[in-house]
Amino acid sequence: MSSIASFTQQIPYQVEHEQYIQYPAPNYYPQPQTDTTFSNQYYYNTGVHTGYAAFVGYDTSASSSPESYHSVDTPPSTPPSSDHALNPSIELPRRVSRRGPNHIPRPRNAFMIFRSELCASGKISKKVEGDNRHISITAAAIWKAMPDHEKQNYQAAAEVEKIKHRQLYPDYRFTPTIRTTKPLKRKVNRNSAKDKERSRQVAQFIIAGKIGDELEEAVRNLDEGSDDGIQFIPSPNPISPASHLTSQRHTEVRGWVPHDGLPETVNPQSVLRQSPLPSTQFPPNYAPCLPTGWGNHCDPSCTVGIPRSRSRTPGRVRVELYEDVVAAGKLR
DNA sequence: GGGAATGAAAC
DNA sequence: GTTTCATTCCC
Repeated sequence: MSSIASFTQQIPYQVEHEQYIQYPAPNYYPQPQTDTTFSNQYYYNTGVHTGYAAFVGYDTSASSSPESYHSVDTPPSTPPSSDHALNPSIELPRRVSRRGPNHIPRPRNAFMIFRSELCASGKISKKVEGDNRHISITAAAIWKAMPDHEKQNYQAAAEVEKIKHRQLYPDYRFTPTIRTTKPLKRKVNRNSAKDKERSRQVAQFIIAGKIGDELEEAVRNLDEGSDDGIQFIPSPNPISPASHLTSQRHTEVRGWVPHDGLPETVNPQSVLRQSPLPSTQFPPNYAPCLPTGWGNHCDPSCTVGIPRSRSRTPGRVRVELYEDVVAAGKLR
């Protein structure tokens, strides 16, 4: 599986295995206090010294007992007074749950850990994307394209986090409250299909190994419409993949097929060459291949982009792993 | 279907 | 000052 290794080594979000073994980082979960020095407390980003409400906000100076962790939302009876400078090794969480200093957050799942790492890595600078909604979209696109064996690292990290959480708070039970009011829908900026497509394109850049200035330049070109002569227009009517395809192991990418060619007549390699995705994204032993029946599922209405220079109708290209296609006897 | 992280932005 | 958004996955 050296091909997969070479593939993943290009991916900047990959973290060395050792880091997963050590995950979560020391002091991520502050130990329950045994005195009132609040040595493991954190500052809230507003400057309010509350402690990391959930994992951090344990306060034995208060009368709360372990079995009440999940339901006690009252602040500690003694105001925290220590300084983070006393514990310089402790990471400062950026927020404290609004549910109160004694609220215990849930352990993160694999995707959440990945997303957190992606943000913390600084790979996505403010110039690339500063909106967390779109960072989420980018993270999701990278996540979906991530090889299973690499996801397993994050799944293992999530399992460790869950175990640590259970050790710290054995009586914790996730008790979601059913809200009685529907969330107020807000009119937000940058919420069009074009904006979301941009976020997915940023993901493709990152998957392709672009980082730092190179990534910023690629995104800048994308925003200026000079990336491969492609500019993005909103998809008026996105289609869902056919059900028999969604169950398959695949990587979905955006591609551009010739305007005058039926999808089933298109050479996948040709499609990839026309696509904005660098061919280096695909490991040597993996050849893109259109699945049988692709033509029946290529809906012209699934328009995500259009090249400026030539008359080509954009479409979606579903790329399967070569070995999967061979195994399924679908190679043509 | 809430909530885990994130923080700008809409309330 | 408070809550929504965008995502995946666990409970």
